[in-house]
Amino acid sequence: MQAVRGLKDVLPDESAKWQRLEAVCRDVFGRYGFGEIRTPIFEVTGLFARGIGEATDIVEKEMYTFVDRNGQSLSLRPEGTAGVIRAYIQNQLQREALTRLCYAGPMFRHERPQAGRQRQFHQIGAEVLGSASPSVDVELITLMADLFRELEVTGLTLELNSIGCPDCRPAYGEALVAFLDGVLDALCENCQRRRHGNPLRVLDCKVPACGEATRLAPVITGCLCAACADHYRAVKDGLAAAGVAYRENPRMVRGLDYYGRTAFEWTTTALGAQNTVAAGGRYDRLTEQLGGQPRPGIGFALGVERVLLLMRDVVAPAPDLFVVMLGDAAEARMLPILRAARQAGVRVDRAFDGGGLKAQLKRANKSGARWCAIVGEEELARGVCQIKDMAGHSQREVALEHMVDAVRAALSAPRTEG
RNA sequence: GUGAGCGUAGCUCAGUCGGUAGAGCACAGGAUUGUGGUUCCUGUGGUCGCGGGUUCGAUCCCCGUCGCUCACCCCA
Repeated sequence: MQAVRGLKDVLPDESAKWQRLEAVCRDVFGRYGFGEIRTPIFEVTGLFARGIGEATDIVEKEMYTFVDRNGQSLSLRPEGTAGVIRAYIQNQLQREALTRLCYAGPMFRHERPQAGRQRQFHQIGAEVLGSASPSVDVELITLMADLFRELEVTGLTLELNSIGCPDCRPAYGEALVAFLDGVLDALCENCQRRRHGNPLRVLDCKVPACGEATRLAPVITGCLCAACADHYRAVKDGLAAAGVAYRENPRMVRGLDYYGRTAFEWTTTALGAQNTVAAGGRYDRLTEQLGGQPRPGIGFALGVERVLLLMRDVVAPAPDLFVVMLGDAAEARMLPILRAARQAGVRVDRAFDGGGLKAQLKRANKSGARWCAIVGEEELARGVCQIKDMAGHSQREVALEHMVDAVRAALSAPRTEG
């Protein structure tokens, strides 16, 4: 038996890193006033079709869709926003002027696994609903910058764009298609096909010839309506004021249909073909599309596995104390003390399968514990234990009833040099 | 979904021009009786991914399959 293709186990050695990422996110989200929302891992299929877009690859061929026992089509969530918005509407959260929600959890897409790409992957994301102010965009992007700063993830580029609104995008689309028709022969096969289905994608094609051919193509930011242009200007000014560096990328395209106006992407060159670490954008029409009252919104998601690849390793904490017990009588005497130590917050480990002093000390050494307590027959008879500094070799005798306090005191003392 | 490369001990890998395999690390035990880490010795551990074919004989060649990796595609 083995795990399903594209799904991975996270083992204890790695989960320390996961926990650090999650802890930093929790902390930063809290400082920015976000509350966590936990939505189900699957939803009615139609929710994603309506939210993400019928014609997107995600909905067309990447969802894990199944029919449940009463004939309803359900899908494992391929992204987080649709479910969050559904919950926002269903629970009447739009009564509040502004709602800030964050979430974390697994997402599912049936893609070919690759570096930084799995079939079950994890996202941590956030949504702000109820305000169309560009200041919200600025604050959300600033939050992300702080997140990466605290995670010590460097080398990222923030790419920024405005992809317009239903008022200005159609005109741009026409202008672009007209241009593409003029250079059609110079485009790769893929792009000739894309010219019809998804002309925007032609602009970020990786084939050099296509880049060359579309060098002079019209860009969206040149065709924005006044309102969108003002919004974009305000976002850029705000980011500059907040001290967040960005690079304008008028060719950036978002994959999901619901985005409009502000779009952004944090990219890296360290992850092979999967260069997007986090991305998001504004979606002012999504609540309506999903049957709720109109409320502007903006959100982002970061790919947990991708961020993890960029973080330095985190080592799981070793035990504070390893207790070596020789014989059943010693163990019986020590059990309440072990428990008391743990209740007092000390990380305690021990050997379970006996062995002599040497064997147990080997385990103590391997556990990485800083302190070791030895209780053999002699100590037991006198009601004491030897407390040994595993790095410094020194050892001293302590009465059993004072052991927990002695260990706690030792733990807060400066480390001796080995 | 398409293409390429790769699957040998828990891990990293070597190897056999076809005669059923080895190293390092890890793990276990030992080097005078109750003191770990370094060193030395010994030991456990592999249906050579799985299935089929060719062959006297396959881990090695061929086909299929599963998995991994990378790229395309797509995206976080």
